[in-house]
Amino acid sequence: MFLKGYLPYRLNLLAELTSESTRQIYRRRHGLTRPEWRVLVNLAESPSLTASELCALVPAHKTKISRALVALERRGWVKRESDARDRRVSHAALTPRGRSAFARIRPEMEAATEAMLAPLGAEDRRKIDEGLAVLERLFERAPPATGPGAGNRD
Amino acid sequence: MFLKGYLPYRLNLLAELTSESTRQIYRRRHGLTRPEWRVLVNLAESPSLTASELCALVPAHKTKISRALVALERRGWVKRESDARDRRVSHAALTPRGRSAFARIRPEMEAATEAMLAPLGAEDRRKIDEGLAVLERLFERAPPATGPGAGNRD
DNA sequence: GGCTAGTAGTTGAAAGTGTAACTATCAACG
DNA sequence: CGTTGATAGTTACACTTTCAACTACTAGCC
Repeated sequence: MFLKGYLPYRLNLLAELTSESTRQIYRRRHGLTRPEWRVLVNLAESPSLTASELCALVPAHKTKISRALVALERRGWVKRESDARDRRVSHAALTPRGRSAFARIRPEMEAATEAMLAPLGAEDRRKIDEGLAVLERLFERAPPATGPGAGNRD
Repeated sequence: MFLKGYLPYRLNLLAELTSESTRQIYRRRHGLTRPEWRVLVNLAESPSLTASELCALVPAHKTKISRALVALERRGWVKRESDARDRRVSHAALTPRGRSAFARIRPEMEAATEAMLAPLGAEDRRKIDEGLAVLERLFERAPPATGPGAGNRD
């Protein structure tokens, strides 16, 4: 079978399988889309970020980031303030409610991931990490001409 | 950073990066969606398949399969015949045109994948395969309660 | 036969995504 | 200043995906 050994197929399938249980958490339990969840994570790790910075960090296309920020702002989890020097940019930061939401969701996500990997021993985990690290290095070296919609270029 | 070491995130990101160049081929060059492409591949490897069988093989939710089959049929690449014994099921098969389309696209896909992996030596490739194989075994053992929308259950 | 329950596949509406404009702003150069 | 070209972010529209019915059919049971 052609597809079975085909790397992009294998990765897509495994990505879906491993994301399934965690997706239930941010989606069903907390009503977040994946871009919203990722924006939340990144904002939790920074005092504030611009949309462009989020584009690079998430990574995601700027329309996804824009819509995720609108949704999180509407929910009261994010506050934006426009930059004093450059009024095109605005800085997004989590509100206290956003911060506490993240503190609530994050452990659920980690628990779900750990539950999924529970059957694996240290050696298996090392193999997974090593394999993925090879690919990650590959894409660092050969910088994505245009990432997965990661760019901000038009 | 929380996300950086987070397995579903890493897999999703790598899946997107590795799929980027091949996606251009089936999408831009040949006007196929991903489900259409996968249905095409699976039909190319079987004399005929029902929608349910495709759901399990692709794997994908039955609405994706249904729509992919409609599109491929409209394009003249797939022919469907309803089963004589059970008139709910119909058997899809590639037409000669579908077969030759696949024969045209497949090598392009393989070349793009190989080009992407070109910088990697045998040892690195083995590591990737080993890591992914660990995960694949994990999900074989713990069969996806409901796959990535793979099911046909309602 | 005629219920009932279940399966194969399709359809419709809502949500999410991708692409391409578009607005607003800045910076550089005349 | 004011024009030109770039950048930050939003909006509009078409397309894809998801979810929940829905149709058509089969099978078991009385």
